[in-house]
Amino acid sequence: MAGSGFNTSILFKYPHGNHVLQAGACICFIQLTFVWMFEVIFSHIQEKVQLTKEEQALIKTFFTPKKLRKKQYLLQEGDVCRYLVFVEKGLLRSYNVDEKGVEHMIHFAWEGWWMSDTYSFLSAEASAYNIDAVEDAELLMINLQGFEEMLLKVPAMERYFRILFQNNIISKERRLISSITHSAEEKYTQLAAANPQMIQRIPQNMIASYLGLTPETLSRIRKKLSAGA
Amino acid sequence: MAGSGFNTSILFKYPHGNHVLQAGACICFIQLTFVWMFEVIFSHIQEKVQLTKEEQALIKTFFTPKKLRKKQYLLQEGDVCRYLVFVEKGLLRSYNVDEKGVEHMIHFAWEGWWMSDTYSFLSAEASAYNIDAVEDAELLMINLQGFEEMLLKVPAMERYFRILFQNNIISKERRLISSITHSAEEKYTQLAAANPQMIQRIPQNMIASYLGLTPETLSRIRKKLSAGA
DNA sequence: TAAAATACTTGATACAGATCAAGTGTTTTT
DNA sequence: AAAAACACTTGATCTGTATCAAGTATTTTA
Repeated sequence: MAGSGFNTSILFKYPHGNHVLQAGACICFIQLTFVWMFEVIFSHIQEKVQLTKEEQALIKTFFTPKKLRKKQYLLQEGDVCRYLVFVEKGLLRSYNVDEKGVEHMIHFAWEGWWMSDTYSFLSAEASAYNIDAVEDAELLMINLQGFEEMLLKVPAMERYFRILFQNNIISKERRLISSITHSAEEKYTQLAAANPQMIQRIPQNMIASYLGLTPETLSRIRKKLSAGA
Repeated sequence: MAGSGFNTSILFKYPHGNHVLQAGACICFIQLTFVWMFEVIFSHIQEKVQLTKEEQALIKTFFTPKKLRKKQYLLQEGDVCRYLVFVEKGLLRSYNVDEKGVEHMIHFAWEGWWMSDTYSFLSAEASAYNIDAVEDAELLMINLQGFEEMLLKVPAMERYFRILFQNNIISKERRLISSITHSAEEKYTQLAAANPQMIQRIPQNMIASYLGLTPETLSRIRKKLSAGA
């Protein structure tokens, strides 16, 4: 393929994607790239709501693509979280850092997941969190103004986010109850059972932090479990 | 007043409120009671979205009023949570019970708050939670079919619940981080600072459970804090 | 208003998981 | 390819919170 080895990062520097759509019949490499990108997000959205071609075209105009290299920040503590992002590829994490400098993982997001500091994004207040890339990532970003406009102009997206947030509440509640009621070992085995890909993909020290454990404790738990098996 | 001392509980036994509205110009005691009930819920909804008179009238038809005496169950573990409820008056709690018989508080809801097992309500699967009244309560209940129909017929309510769920995510995330990153004492002082009414209104053993502590530990923390002050 | 049940307190002890420390193994950087 | 940085493991010890136990205070029930 002619494009192989080509550094595509320049393709993601446009502030908006809409001009690409205006290219109309011109099926060039740039457009193909963009079409491919939105296929992931639309397939996820359309698991929950129906979208017309017109709505899809409109939705695209609100998003900006962005690439993030491993360890690169999307958001740093003290800044306002200006974007809600959809992960097309790669892996992001959000975390906060306590007075002792210890990181506490809040979330992970890979292909098909959204990432943001919901509070900072919606309130435009400074964030207490950091977001960065655990693996090189390709993102679709929407700002608050775009988000609000999109929800008003496309009622199906209002519905989509209501459903998305509903599911988020359910999973957060489970994590919270697990964190309050279970032992370290139970928390780990439950996470491993419910979300095996997370264990495979995310470094162990981050899993430990996500569960509210020290890396040493998780290491010992894993040793004990593998000995028992 | 002629009605004082009158047991009004019979007023709440109608399965739906709509026939009352159909009474039209007949301003009777029942209708006044119902109008009063919905004032609380509408004032809360209209803090977030605008509703026309017609929309309000339609919304009312989806809700059933219900009274609950202290200690009475709204939901028991193993049953499907058939209703999303709005608390007009009183105090509800949701909790689960572990293998050892220990209760773990998940939520509290008083005037102006919603209560449900979101997962069970939406999926119609058996609930792992219990919901009961900590104080005598007056509720407005909506079932899943009504909820879905209401959101489709009144887009403002779709929007309202998206915003409600958004805020819920933010507060759950905070509680989760607090539970993972802070000591017992920090958790308590933060809750007391953020939500003083909760400390005043809810029994101490339930607050302890809500924070993932034993009643003994919370008692000792409070003693220590009052000594320091 | 007495009795029973429940909520809260205080003390002694136990233990899960944290911390501190020092190692090995594995990436990343140069 | 060497060096540095980072991730993981293992051991020894410490500590915050749970547990067990027995009391007092308060609320509920009869």
